[in-house]
Amino acid sequence: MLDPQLLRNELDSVAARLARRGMQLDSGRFTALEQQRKAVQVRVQELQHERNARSRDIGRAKAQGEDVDSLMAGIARLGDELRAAEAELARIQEELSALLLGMPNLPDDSVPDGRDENDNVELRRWSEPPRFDFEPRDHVALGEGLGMLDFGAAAAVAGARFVTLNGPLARLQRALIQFMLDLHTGEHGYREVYVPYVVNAEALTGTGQLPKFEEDLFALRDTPYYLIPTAEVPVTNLVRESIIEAAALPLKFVAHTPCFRSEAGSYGKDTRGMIRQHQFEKVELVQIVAPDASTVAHEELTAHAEEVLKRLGLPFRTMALCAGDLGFSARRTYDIEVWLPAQQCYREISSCSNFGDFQARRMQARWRPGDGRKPEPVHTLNGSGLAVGRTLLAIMENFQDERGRIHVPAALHPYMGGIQVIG
RNA sequence: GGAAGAGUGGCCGAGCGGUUGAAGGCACCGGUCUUGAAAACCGGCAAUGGGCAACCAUUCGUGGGUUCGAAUCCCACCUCUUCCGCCA
Repeated sequence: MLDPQLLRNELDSVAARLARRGMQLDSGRFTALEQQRKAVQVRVQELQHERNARSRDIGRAKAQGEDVDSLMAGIARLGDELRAAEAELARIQEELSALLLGMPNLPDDSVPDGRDENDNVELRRWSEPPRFDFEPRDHVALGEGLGMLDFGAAAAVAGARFVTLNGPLARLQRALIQFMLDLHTGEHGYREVYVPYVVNAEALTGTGQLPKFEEDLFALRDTPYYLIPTAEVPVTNLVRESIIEAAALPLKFVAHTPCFRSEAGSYGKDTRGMIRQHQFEKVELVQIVAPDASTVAHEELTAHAEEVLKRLGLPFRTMALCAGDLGFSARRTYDIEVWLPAQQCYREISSCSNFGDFQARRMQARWRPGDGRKPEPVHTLNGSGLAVGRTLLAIMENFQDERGRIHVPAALHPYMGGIQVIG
């Protein structure tokens, strides 16, 4: 959520910054609502003040044993008036809140201009795409050839966009999860957390998935619950409605969870293979930091995600998203894209974002800056470290041989029980 | 699922329906004293919203209700504790 004060005081500048991401701010509606809110709120508070004062007088008079009939006169009308004004205020605030919750974050000044993914800016590349002296197969052909990847079986128990893995390929996915968690906890200073895979609407509102993107989620029928689309939701919300002492920051969390996405609106996109699934595994990095530390933390977190690819030996490039391609809650985002030989292109495998105080404001997550200052919103960041399913298929495609076998990267050997080649 | 009890400020813990945003203690911050520290004493110490400010309003698990007035009474829900049942 944007700072309401900023919206009141610098509406034009906010509108200009939102325009960079292609969002048209309805300034007139906001200003009108704000004016109403102010007038009605002042009225409510005046009425409350009068009621409180009169009630106190009655109490005092009663304590003295005086007659209170004259004091009681006229107070009933005050009550009616107050009730009406309060209802009006609640209505306005609800509308204002809906408007505010529907507004995306402001892009950071450093974010490049642009409309969509074609305007993203490449920051760096690591390693070279592998050369094959045969036609590389895609992960579907490889996995099915090995008899370890089965979309048909998944379709039978669930439907489209699900997969089953078995044998060494299933183990390879587990090895990846273990490897990533060990790297981030052991060398990057993250604390491993285990969290619910089912969350309520408040948590989803906190991180920005609700109220705008409900159709992207799986809701559990007849309950107030949703399946998590990313560990970002339960992990970031760990600090909701709390005030963190300065000495406790930064908080760095890593979690492995499955993720569930309805993928509404992506019909016909990435229909083959494991690129886009309703259910996939992800290791997520989350940081809660003091505001002046978030820019540096964003670079660090991105480097932590890149390190996974380096250790695995997978070629990648890192992109700075342009203003028009930024997600709803992000102030600034880097996408890490891994090379996929079968598609002959780089595909997103991690998205690392600085949310500034946007999520913190929605979650009421604050810190105490010290020296007598009031609590302020923290800054939150997260990034995939990495998307496990996509990492798995990148390994399959990049480390295949002409016989359709998969060579396990050395970094994963400790987790594979002696298996170095699958197939 | 059944029964009983409990939810008050960073923590502990008072609180007959009427100047209670809330006693007292701990913790913390400032000061006095001290060579220094401790102790003692004095003072300060919640959040949110509105306002330039004085100040005002809201908040005692959450949401309703009763009342001129609710932390205090009523209802529902949530969470925790203990016991019983059931299940992993």
